[in-house]
Amino acid sequence: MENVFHIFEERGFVEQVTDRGLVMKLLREPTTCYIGFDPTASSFHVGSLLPIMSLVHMQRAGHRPIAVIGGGTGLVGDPSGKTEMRPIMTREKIDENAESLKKQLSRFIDFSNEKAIMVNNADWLTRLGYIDFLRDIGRHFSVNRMLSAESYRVRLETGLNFIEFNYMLLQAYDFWYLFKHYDCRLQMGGNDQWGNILAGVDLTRRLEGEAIYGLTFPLLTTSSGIKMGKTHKGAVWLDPELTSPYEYYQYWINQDDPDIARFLALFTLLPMDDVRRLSALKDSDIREAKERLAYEATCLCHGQKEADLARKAARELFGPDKSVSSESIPNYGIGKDKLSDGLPAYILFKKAGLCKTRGEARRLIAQGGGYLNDRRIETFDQTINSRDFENGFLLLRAGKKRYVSVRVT
RNA sequence: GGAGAGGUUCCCGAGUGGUUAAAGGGAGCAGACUGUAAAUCUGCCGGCUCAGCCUUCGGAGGUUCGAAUCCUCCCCUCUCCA
Repeated sequence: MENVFHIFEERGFVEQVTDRGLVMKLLREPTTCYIGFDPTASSFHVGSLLPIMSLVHMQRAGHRPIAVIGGGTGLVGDPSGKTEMRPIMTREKIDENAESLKKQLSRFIDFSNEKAIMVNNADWLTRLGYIDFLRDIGRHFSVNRMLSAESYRVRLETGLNFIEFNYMLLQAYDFWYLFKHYDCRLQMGGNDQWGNILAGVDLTRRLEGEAIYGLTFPLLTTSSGIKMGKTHKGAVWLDPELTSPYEYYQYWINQDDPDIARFLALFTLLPMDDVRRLSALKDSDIREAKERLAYEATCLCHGQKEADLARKAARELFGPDKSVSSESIPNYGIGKDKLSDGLPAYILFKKAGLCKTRGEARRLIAQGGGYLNDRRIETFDQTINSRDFENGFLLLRAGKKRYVSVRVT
């Protein structure tokens, strides 16, 4: 089998490695690796997809991934990449989140028969005694060196408190602990984790005289320099309850041209030959690549059935022979009684979730961005009543691409 | 603990008694152009029962016809000193 490290390099997963040659050698044999995940929400969002995909590749290559839920470290708050302290979470909330994160992860990797493991670092971190920890672990850390780490240097400007300063030690301890108990020899993570990963490598060498390794992923920003995974509605979640498969598909198909090649490699499992072919498409042919990206990504996250539906809806709504009959787009049900007297358009837009406030809906329509069954709505308070429904539903559109179908219930 | 600086609308950041729902930038939204792309141009960008009204400038009081702007107390952050 091909060395997963080559796959990582070829697909653009690698930002830094502690030792390229040794890591490659390590990955020739089945290896245990780990990535830490924040339990701050009950769902992953697109920002976590890159690490998740890396675990997928690891497992496919016969390695054993460990997903570490940062229940213990979550109680502390990682200062890396943050300008402010993170809210501290309760134990109950973290456990609850961990449970649903595992479920979500199961879509991507197989946890059966310990082919992958999920652990919560609260299990060992919360048991630590302060004095013992200082004496056994703390003495291996040079404050001078810690301060020179990028993640702390930034925070030195804005302020860093002691609890956050300790985060590095805890994550280093995690790595050592996983090495000790699971023979885990590779930690991966976003590039903002580089310092923390190195700390674990160092600690383990000092404590055990053993070499373990680290690899970081590039921090993904879109080509416009913005952090990935945000839309006007907020984060793009992997949970279909929070972000429907249709919206998820739309998120991917709307990516900027220059990002497509990179994303095909990172977020799909298409063979690189296909990726290269799709990436070579120019101008409006890029749409084919975008559609493929959206389809494959939705498939991985929500399954083929949902991906088919999302693609069908997209083709209907945006294709050359536009139709308005699609069923898999977001929909909103409205009572018959509400319609009998008619409803001002802007109120319906708000109710259907296309606008956050009525004021926003007024503005949208006044500016010509409100459509009813694909015809522009002329005035914001235009009355909508049952006559506007065809076969029991009507199609609202905000701007060029946000659709909601409204059904009479 | 002492001395100083500061907390403004999603973010950064101006504003030091009325003309301020608050400059400017970023993000976001819409329109035009397009390929459900980018760039560009234009408009919008606190809420509402929207030509009017209501609520905002760390919190609570106070001065004033009128406060984000002045006073008092409190909370929080940063810098320097211990």
